[in-house]
Amino acid sequence: MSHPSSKETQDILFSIYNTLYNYYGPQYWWPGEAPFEVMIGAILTQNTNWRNVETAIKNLKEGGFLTPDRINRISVKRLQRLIKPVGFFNIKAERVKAFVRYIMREYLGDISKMKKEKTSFLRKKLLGIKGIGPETCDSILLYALEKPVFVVDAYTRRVFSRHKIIGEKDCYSEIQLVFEKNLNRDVKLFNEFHALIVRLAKDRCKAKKYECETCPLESLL
DNA sequence: TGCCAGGCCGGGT
DNA sequence: ACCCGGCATGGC
Repeated sequence: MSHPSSKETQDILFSIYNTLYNYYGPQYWWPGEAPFEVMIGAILTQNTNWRNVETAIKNLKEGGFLTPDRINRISVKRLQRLIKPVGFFNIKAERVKAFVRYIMREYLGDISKMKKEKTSFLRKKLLGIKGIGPETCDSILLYALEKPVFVVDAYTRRVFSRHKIIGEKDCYSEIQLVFEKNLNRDVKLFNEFHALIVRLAKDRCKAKKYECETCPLESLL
């Protein structure tokens, strides 16, 4: 996208959002209850089916491990066993540990303290943690800390490049800007929009492509 | 059976 | 600056 902000882009994004919302209804994301649970889920779901993440979250919750302090204290080996169902459990255990160390060091495990920080500051800090990339970072900011940042994922690329709103090779920040410059910076809107994109893609994508002719957005093209 | 899932890192060009 | 292999389990 050469011009990040334009009336046409605003109109099409808004009508896509409305079409999806009217078709699928509200998605009630994130499915986690507490912000800390959402954060851990964001790391665990990297390139992983959400179903597997639910199992791992359940393991953690049943063991009473779903607090910054408890995760900080258990051994990496133990953490690996608990999150085993998500796959990549060796690296993910390290990523969760690194993230929780940050929460403990900077906020003594108090998420409400973390929430008071400026978004741009948090974003930089989170991206500096090994294992937290742009999508995980922004998912944490939006779905756990309720900051108005737009989450871009593989589905967003697939759907919106198919509909010619972004280029196939556009980078993360480029895509993110298209949404953030053409929509109201509204947490509820960003929350629902990303969730609806995921819903649409799960519904209509086959084999990493997005080619369904009967998708609810087709009438907008 | 093989392919895919709500990425990210590190090493090689 | 891109490109790619590795990471690993569970479901269809």
